[in-house]
Amino acid sequence: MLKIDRQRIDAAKPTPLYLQVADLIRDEIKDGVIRIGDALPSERELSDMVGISRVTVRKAIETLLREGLLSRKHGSGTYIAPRIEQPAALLAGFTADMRNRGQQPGSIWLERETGLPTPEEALALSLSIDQPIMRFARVRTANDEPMAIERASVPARFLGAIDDVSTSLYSALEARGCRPVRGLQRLQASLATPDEAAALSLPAGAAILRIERRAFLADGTPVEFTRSAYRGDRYDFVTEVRDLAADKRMLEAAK
Amino acid sequence: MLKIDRQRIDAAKPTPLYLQVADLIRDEIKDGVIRIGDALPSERELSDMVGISRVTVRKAIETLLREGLLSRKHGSGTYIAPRIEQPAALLAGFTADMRNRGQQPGSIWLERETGLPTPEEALALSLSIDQPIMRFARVRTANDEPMAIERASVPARFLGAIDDVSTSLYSALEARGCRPVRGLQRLQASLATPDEAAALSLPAGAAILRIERRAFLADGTPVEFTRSAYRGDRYDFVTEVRDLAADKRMLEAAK
DNA sequence: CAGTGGTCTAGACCACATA
DNA sequence: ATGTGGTCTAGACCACTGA
Repeated sequence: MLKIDRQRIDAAKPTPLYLQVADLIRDEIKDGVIRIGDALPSERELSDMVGISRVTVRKAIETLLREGLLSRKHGSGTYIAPRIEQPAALLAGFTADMRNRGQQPGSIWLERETGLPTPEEALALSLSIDQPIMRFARVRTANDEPMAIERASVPARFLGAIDDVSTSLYSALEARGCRPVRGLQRLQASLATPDEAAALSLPAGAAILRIERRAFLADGTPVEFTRSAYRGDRYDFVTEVRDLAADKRMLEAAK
Repeated sequence: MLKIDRQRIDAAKPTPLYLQVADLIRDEIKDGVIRIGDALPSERELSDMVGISRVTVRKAIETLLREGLLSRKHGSGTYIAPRIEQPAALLAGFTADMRNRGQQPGSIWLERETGLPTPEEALALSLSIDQPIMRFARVRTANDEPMAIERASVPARFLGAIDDVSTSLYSALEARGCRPVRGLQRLQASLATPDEAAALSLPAGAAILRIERRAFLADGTPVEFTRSAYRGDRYDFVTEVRDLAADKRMLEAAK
């Protein structure tokens, strides 16, 4: 049974009442006081318990609905939503991605060099043109079959010697404490160029999934800019999408 | 200046007042009666014009805010969608997605029917084969150019009449309180079939981005199963990815 | 300052679920 | 029949914006 600490509700605080109520309920859920599938007390009950109008209680509940924590059934009640499986879109390099799919990752090196950034790289990585970067171009294989062409650019200061990167770029970054925590990816369908077709053992004009990724440290510094061309017939990309709210709330709570 | 047709508001209709008001405002925006950057009449004015309480007018406006059509500025006013942000992977239908990209969404109907689920649909939507579903097949356009072919299947019980779905499936679902909060998408690059090429004004063998989506209510019930074929030359898909450890850290910080 | 959105209340009626 | 969520109202006060 849920027990709301009425003391924690304070109309004098600048935080709106409905958010205070939402926070209380969220905590009860997080601490396991009420479990998945359980019904919340009815809106009128909550309203009495907390000494707050039903309209306001409803607004609190609506906040949690949008976060996916609760679900309502007209005429029946309000319930704790089942826990959501998450591992959809993780920030993982090719190596970890293939292992997750039960395949054996590998590489064939095309290029490995240090140099100055192109304008595109400078823009993507927020660098000035005199800060050196390292470039890594490989054909990536899964179970020894070519799967993708990957061209990664990383500011040199995030890596030691250039041959620290043997198979996994992310392992090398992690070893230096520079593993990115967040990434933005852009996906696009296109056709294989003759060079790509040859490298991937595909006929000319085959379908290619292009993925462009920028990855960042927790403080927002760009660490990696990678353009990949995946075989359309062998690779699919799975992602989870949510109706906003949860992220916004977390940012508010964090500040 | 916006002029609300008070006649079109009818408390006797089964549609809630706040949705009727939202529809009116949405139409005024669509028809260009009020333009980007213009201020909406104040909530109190609207309330008087339409003869409806301010609370209800606010609820209508909140609906449009979530669709990204309006933006509010405390102390100043409510304005027509001044700018488009593209927060990474939101759960949005085609209509909202295109609006976010600053394009005008449209549809050409191919099919609209009620029927029994195929085995694939039954599996994707967790249905038994005797529960009717509705199917919606459309060519989706952006600024009147074909952008994608979309085939959506929704269990009939989540919708009323089949022609409740005029332009936006998600609006129709929201009106019935069945808007999904979470979705799983699978993306794959492939080539256009002759039929697809014709429907999308593409040459045969052009690049196609296939997106398959299942969307769920907060309690995990599947609501929508959609397969789309997007023009590879016109559409890209942007998504944000996070490291798991980073998520955990945010949860710690939040409590 | 006047006008705007932001929050809150107490009470009402309806539609739906469950027993 | 009872209890639940869904909608709606009229009026109030606060916080912010902008002239």
